[in-house]
Amino acid sequence: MGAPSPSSKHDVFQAIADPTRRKLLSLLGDREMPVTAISGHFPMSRTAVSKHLHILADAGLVKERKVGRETRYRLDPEPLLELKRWLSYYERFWENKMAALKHYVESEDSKDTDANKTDIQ
Amino acid sequence: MGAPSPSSKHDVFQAIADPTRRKLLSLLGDREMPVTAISGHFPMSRTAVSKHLHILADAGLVKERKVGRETRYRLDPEPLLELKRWLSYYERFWENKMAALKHYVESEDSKDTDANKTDIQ
DNA sequence: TTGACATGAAACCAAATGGTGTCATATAAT
DNA sequence: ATTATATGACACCATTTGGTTTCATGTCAA
Repeated sequence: MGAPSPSSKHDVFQAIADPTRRKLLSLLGDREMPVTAISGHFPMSRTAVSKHLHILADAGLVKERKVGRETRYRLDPEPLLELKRWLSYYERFWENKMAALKHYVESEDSKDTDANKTDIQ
Repeated sequence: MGAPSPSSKHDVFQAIADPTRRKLLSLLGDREMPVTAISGHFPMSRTAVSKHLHILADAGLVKERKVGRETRYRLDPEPLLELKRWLSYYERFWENKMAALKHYVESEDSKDTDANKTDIQ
């Protein structure tokens, strides 16, 4: 029953690039919703919203479920883990930056002690 | 000293959407590099790489520094904090999902104890 | 000063993106 | 049976995107 294969031509990074799609995600986090109800929250056509939903589904960020004549969508946060993993790689960098900044601030008194080395900007 | 105002027309989400730009970020994390050296790592023209660098700079993800006739770029991870903050909002969702999954797995023996409530897909 | 190098800027192009409106179809309600 | 609702599938369009090549300019080296 596991996901057959991603095969998506849309990745998470591209999926969340659009502000409308990010808003969709936050909307669908709380509750499952059918397309028409969803599109009521956006200043664009239902068709446009539907296309965004398909892109999100393609990236695995939402799941769809047919209920009678409507298709209900809801958030699947799982692919965000990839983003989290990607981001975590950069944590050491901003930790470094914070450390450099801290060092800079703390050496306020001894200003001219090879300050250029810190290389903040 | 603080950034006067972003005024960037490119936000972080859009900046990291492109795989080339993500590769650029990882390349510039380690060391500051001039454009030509950078573009040697990519199967496209120097001009194309330069445009990607401008987009990253516009999003605040890289800083440029003129040194003689060359422009050196390096990573500035700071804007990634916005991404981290955005992501953190969704942590509760995948924690929920994991909890549901855990509950599902643990109730393997007592299978028919209102299983539908968990709503796993 | 003459030439080589590093880069940015501009003009251009194909494809992707984000929208629109119309139509067909499946389901629900009268 | 007929009508209304919910949606997907299309065809279409303007703008953005990601790439190209060419040219101008500033800097370093001989």
